[in-house]
Amino acid sequence: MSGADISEAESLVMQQLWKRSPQTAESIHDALGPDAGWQVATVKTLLNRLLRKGAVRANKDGRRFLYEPLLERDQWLLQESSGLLRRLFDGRIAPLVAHFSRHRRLSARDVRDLKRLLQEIEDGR
Amino acid sequence: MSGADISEAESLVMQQLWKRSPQTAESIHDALGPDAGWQVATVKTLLNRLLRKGAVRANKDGRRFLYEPLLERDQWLLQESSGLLRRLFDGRIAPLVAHFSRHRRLSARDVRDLKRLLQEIEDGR
DNA sequence: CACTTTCGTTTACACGTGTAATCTTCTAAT
DNA sequence: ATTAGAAGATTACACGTGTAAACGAAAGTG
Repeated sequence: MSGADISEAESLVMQQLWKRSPQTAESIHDALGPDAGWQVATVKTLLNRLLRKGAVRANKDGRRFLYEPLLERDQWLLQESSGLLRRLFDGRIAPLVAHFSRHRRLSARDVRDLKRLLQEIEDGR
Repeated sequence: MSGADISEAESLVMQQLWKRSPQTAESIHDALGPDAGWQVATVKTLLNRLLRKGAVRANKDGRRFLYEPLLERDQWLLQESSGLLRRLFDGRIAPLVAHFSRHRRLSARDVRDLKRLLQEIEDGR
């Protein structure tokens, strides 16, 4: 549940929790690595905001907190992507694919994957 | 061109300009209708921000300005959607479709459209 | 010409976000 | 017990965004 949505930076933290949980702020920071370029303090801020938004839960473990996701990854994916489809493509998915195709953004692999997918759907999923 | 990206509200103004251009602030406001619930002043603010971002151009027509898009709709669509794909689905499109399928978000029409599309691609477009 | 209407320009202001630093409070070690 | 180090909590702060209102200039009206 939890209706409020999550910012870009917050979602990077969630990604780590979805990969592995529960985790401490420290370990999330490490998992993000220097690629993110964040201080631990930043990760903590984000975690607190996620707490307020009800997207994660924290359990005290000694002196530390262990965080785990409440918001489900699948739900988030769906929210984000159907939001985009609604805003840009009239809520439908085919126009998106068509757009990519028209702009040569579909690789051979994409096409292959899509074909297989449709086949599976046809076969009753 | 113009790298800076456009906010949600700004994009609604752009949508109108992409539909019809050039247009005055006033006519954009009317076209948006009460659905948007914006004052004309708000539309003007957004237009000015779009100007600063280089997404639109304005030509004086008597006492008014006529605005027209510089940023192309196709480019914007591509930016937005490949951004999302990158952030959520490893940059590939098939996983997005798969996700929708798994969550029963593909209508019969979607499936039909996708199949036709793939057929067209196969036939060398 | 003075006044009103109409545009555009400038200024406003709260809220979310990115990105921490600092303060506070425990716990652990000497 | 005192003190240092670690973890969380509080505070900060600039920038973008949504959403205008206020101000100023120009043009039309009487």
